[in-house]
Amino acid sequence: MTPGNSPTRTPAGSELEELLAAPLGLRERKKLKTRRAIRSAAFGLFRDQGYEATTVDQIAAAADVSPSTFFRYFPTKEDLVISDDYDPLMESGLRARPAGEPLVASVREAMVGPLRQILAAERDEVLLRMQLYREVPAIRARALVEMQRSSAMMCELLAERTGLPADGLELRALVAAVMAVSSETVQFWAERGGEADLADLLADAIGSVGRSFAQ
Amino acid sequence: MTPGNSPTRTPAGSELEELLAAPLGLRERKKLKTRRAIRSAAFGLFRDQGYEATTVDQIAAAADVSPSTFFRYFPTKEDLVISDDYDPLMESGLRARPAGEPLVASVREAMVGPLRQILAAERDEVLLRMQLYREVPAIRARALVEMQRSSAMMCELLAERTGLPADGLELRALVAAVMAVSSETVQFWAERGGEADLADLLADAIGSVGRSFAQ
DNA sequence: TAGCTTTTGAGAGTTACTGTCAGAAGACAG
DNA sequence: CTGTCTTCTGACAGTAACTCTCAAAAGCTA
Repeated sequence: MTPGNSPTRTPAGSELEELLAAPLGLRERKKLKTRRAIRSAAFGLFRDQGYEATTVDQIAAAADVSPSTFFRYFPTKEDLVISDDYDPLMESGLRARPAGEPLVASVREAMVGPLRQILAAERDEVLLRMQLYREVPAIRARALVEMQRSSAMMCELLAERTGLPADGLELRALVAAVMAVSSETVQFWAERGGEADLADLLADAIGSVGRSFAQ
Repeated sequence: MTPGNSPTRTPAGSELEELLAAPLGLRERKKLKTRRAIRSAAFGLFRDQGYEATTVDQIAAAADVSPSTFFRYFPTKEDLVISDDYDPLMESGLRARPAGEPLVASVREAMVGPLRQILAAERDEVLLRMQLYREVPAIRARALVEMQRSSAMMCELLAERTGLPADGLELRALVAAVMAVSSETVQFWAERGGEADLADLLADAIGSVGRSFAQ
């Protein structure tokens, strides 16, 4: 899911929310429209020519904005694909877990909840992103770095909850492992066209890794 | 350790080996010398000015070669930092493990062995690399991608050994988890100046993750 | 020494990105 | 609805990492 940072968040929150969030000024509405125009022009071109063969100038032209404007909306070409609002969802999901619950279960559930939500709303887009993730090294690289960011955030949260040090090896290793397994699971799921139930898959994967580690 | 691919391997094998491998022609010796000159010029500049503030032109000038030549030796600036010969070592290490051994133990030992070797020979360089890994996003991104390559290789090996499918979720999740924990451990170790015993640290981390997953 | 192959440097071109600036276009007060 | 104030936009110039091509230089081989 390329757990990642949020976009150049204009006021705050996800595009979806903002669209539904009623009466924005004309300026804000235009910005949102431009953002969507750029992104959809880009994805169209990516589909037709591939990611790397598509230049920012082409995207800008297709979206009817200047290249400067492109970079005002997306700091890098990668951000077109990367930016999502997964992190804050995961954070609140994790905060909502009951206190006594085993760590791995908390993390797993905190990830599955938002994942379901996003999949319900934008399944096809997620699949497309995962395809780009698979095929474009630059995207993969960027997504992995963003995943590390998410991991650090999660360590902080779990540190609060458990009293363990956020930069200690124990938490860091745990979070890194869960994130790695999750990311691999989502990738696996996407490779198979997104047919299976992601939550089940993740539970299986974590269970199986647990058994191997315990040996 | 940025488990990664090998450099633009001139004939074959590591720089170290090649240096000791006796009577190369003048051409080969010069190439090796150039390669080392470029890398050491680069690391000098990185130390003084930082990675991103150092341009390829500067490196080329400092190493007394043309920019074109730089790119002949290192396809990207990142490759200066990334390329090592860890993968083949790990591969043969893994092949050498006894048949009945639990998977995680095999993988752990296969990683620790070469790690020790490399640390004994180039501890300072490893620490410097890890510092760049921490501080430079481009390096981190690249190293993470290379780690995925190593993971895929490892899946293949373990598939041979176990009969499980190399692209199945079970193996992939397991390998991803072990790699993530290992990478986090090496990072942790490097952050603390490389004082602790890496093998112990790794065993602890894997043990602790195993306990959390088992709950 | 002569001829073949590899390596090198020069130079021109592409692309992602950065920074600056003037003008256009919403927002807002009176 | 007019003038002012703020924000958004496009044009332009610049940088740095690559890529490609080609001719000269240097090592190799007979």
